[in-house]
Amino acid sequence: MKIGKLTDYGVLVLNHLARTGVNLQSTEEIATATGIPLPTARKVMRTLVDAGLVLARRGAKGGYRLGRSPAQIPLLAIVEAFEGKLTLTECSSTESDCEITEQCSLAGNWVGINQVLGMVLAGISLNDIRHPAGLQRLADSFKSSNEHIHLVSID
Amino acid sequence: MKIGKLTDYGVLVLNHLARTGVNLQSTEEIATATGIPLPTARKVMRTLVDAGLVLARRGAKGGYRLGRSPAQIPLLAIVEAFEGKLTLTECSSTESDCEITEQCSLAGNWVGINQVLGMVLAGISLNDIRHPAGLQRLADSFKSSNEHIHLVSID
DNA sequence: TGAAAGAATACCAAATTAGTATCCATTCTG
DNA sequence: CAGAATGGATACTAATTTGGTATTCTTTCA
Ligand code: SF4
Ligand code: SF4
Repeated sequence: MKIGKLTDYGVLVLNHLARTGVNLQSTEEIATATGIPLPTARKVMRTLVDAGLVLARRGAKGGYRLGRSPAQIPLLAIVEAFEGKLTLTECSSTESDCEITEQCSLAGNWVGINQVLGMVLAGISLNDIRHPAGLQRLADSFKSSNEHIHLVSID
Repeated sequence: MKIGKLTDYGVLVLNHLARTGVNLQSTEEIATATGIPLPTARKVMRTLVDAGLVLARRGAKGGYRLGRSPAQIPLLAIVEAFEGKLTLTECSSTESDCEITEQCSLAGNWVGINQVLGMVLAGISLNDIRHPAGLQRLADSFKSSNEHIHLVSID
């Protein structure tokens, strides 16, 4: 129930790019600004570009910049860029790495939970991550909707 | 962004105990019923007992049964029993395993996200896991509250 | 008192992840 | 056009975590 360090680094980088705006940032600039070791930073950038979250310009005077506004980058996209589709368990449809999938009575019951988790992460934007104040209000809004949740839970 | 297999096994066991009710189940019964290898099942039971989620009776004719009603066992409790307090990143207050915590500008910004995630998992009970129908309604309720979330996100 | 359980500890093997190094392809600049 | 500055791609290694197993002790019932 953690995100990988690379994912975390990804957020770090996106945060930096959000600050620097349209000015292209080289891998080295990013590495020193964030504290991420240079070779690792390369790998991170690769992933972010592949996911379309940042744009790259190659050649001399090249570098990276955000692909969209920070408000339009959901945490879900960042996580899934680094770790693949969000699934808490192994029994994710086709590729069932789980040995006991056959025997398991609640193999399919996780899809709903994955969906809920996904919606939550989709509702958190890079901006929310950067501005703790907004996050606090987000947390509060959930607290109130918790009553709703418990109503739904049947016994 | 996955739960460990042991955690998953924990849910499996709890599900089984929810079915068998007050009848004490031995480790071997649990292992065969769930498909979990016997030695591993022992470890799982240990964790569940330590967390207070199941009660153990030792000696001959001993075994395990649920400690509380399935509706009162939140997924959050199960996860935290196996994986410790829910934190997406390493910078969890005191024990900062992260090398660049000093330099990191958003080290503290994750607490809010962890809280939100925790609330969500706290709102999902063992019953919700066992009954997919209820889960679907849960997902729907979130979909509607998503508007609210986006309103909060500032740009 | 002995058999049937769970408790505790320690250990090993496998998988995943983080991190590094190296070489190639592109673009700007003069 | 040449060369320097950059990102792209690939492959490898090391560290950590996780899953899984074995062994021995303690408790309880019949
Ligand atoms: S099949 Fe059952 S045991 Fe295997 S991963 Fe899915 S839920 Fe967990
Ligand atoms: S300190 Fe910054 S980099 Fe280190 S774990 Fe926390 S968020 Fe990630």
